[in-house]
Amino acid sequence: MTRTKQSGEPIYIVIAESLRNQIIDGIFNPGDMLPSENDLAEKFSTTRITVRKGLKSLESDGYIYSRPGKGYFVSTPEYKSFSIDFTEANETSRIRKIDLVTPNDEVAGALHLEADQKVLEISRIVTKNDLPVAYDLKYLPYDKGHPTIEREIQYAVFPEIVAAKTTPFAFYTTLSLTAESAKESLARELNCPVGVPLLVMRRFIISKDSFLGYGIRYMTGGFGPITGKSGVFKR
Amino acid sequence: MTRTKQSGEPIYIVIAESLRNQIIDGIFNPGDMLPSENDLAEKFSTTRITVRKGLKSLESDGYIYSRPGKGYFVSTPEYKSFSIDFTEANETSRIRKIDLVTPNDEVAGALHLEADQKVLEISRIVTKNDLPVAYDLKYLPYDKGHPTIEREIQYAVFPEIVAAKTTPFAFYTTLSLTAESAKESLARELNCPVGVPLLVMRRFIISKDSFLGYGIRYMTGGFGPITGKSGVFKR
DNA sequence: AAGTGGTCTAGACCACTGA
DNA sequence: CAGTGGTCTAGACCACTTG
Repeated sequence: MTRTKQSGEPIYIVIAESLRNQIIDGIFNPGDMLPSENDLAEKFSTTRITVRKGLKSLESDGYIYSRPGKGYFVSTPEYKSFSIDFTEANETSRIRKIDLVTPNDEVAGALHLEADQKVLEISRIVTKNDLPVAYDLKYLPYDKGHPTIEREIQYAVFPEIVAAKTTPFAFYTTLSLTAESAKESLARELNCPVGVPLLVMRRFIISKDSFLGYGIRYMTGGFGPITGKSGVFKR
Repeated sequence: MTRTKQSGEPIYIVIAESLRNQIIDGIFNPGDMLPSENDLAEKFSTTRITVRKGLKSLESDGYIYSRPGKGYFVSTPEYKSFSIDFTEANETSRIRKIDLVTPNDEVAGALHLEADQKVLEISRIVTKNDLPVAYDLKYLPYDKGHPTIEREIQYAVFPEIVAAKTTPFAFYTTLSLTAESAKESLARELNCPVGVPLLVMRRFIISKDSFLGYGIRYMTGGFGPITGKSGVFKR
């Protein structure tokens, strides 16, 4: 008795596209209620479950939301969330130094360290076209029980370094961006004039119960901008 | 005959949490195949559809992916995607000037304008504790057919300004961040020394077929950092 | 051929919202 | 109260991957 829907697009996608287009074209506007699941099931000659699949895909894309007992409504889009991609994976860089150091206040605070605890400092110069474009510092709490293997460090990029100490889904990272001017020591490393404006990125690697890593990166104009994209849009 | 599952958590969430915990604890690792839908249905005394709901929620959270004909696999997490929140909605600011101007090359290029087309320039000073912390410039193509209402402009924030010209789901925005030093004209507006490093944010508002707006914002250290968060983590 | 995920049907009961 | 979305059952056929 099954109505074998065999043509190209799955019904639930047809439903989702139909509604999405009506939202983009302004036929349904933010706050408007959509037809109920039962109405849509009848209109598209299918069942509630298939209709729901379509609605849920629109919901997860941010176009609509549902209120139990009431219905589905068009979202008021938020333009405040941007997603930016940043990875060290495809960079060329060279290790400048690896050292066990006593952390300064910034690093000690970032990693929530005890008073006399030491940290591993990894400094690197990132290059583009053989010119230095970023100076990168990473700090890892020095753990006597699990001494870090320097071979690994040389080839790993940031989050992956600490992933070895835990499972890969047990931590997250944060990022903060500021503009600062190049101090003399930085200018020397980056081969640029003192006072040049640098884009500074600070990153934390955090697991449920501890601070696994802290990174500071100073980027010259040659590094290029950090770019992102916002929001709800048909890709 | 229905086995009335009436206790608190829905079965599909129990299934998802169970698998998620096994992934976080490293019992299942990236690349590992999970039990099949049928196996899980049997193990949790439910049906494939309920199992699928749980698996799909893990999939949309980035923990796993599915390959038709093969099975479900634990993802290799990506740490390169950060989400940052940025909105002008809660800022205090004052309009500095609104003008119809001939765009310079940067603006004309950003908005893909014809040679002699004019743009509306809105400049604003953002303040914190009565001190200027950002200088904000917005450019909107001047459209003779739909002259912009200045009253609206004074109170709207960026994406919402152009939303009036189209439907709210028909456009997206991009963002780019750099560090630049304060030129003299900027230093005057921001009441800061010439040469101070500024965080510069450029934004584009883009619809399917046209460029609706361009914004440049120069932020002093007083504005604070731009912050973000990455990745897959149990919220 | 056997197993997998992807889609779909035709029902069901529940908790919730609003008139 | 009737209508809504949330959850769930017990089947089905399909295309795909692997042996």
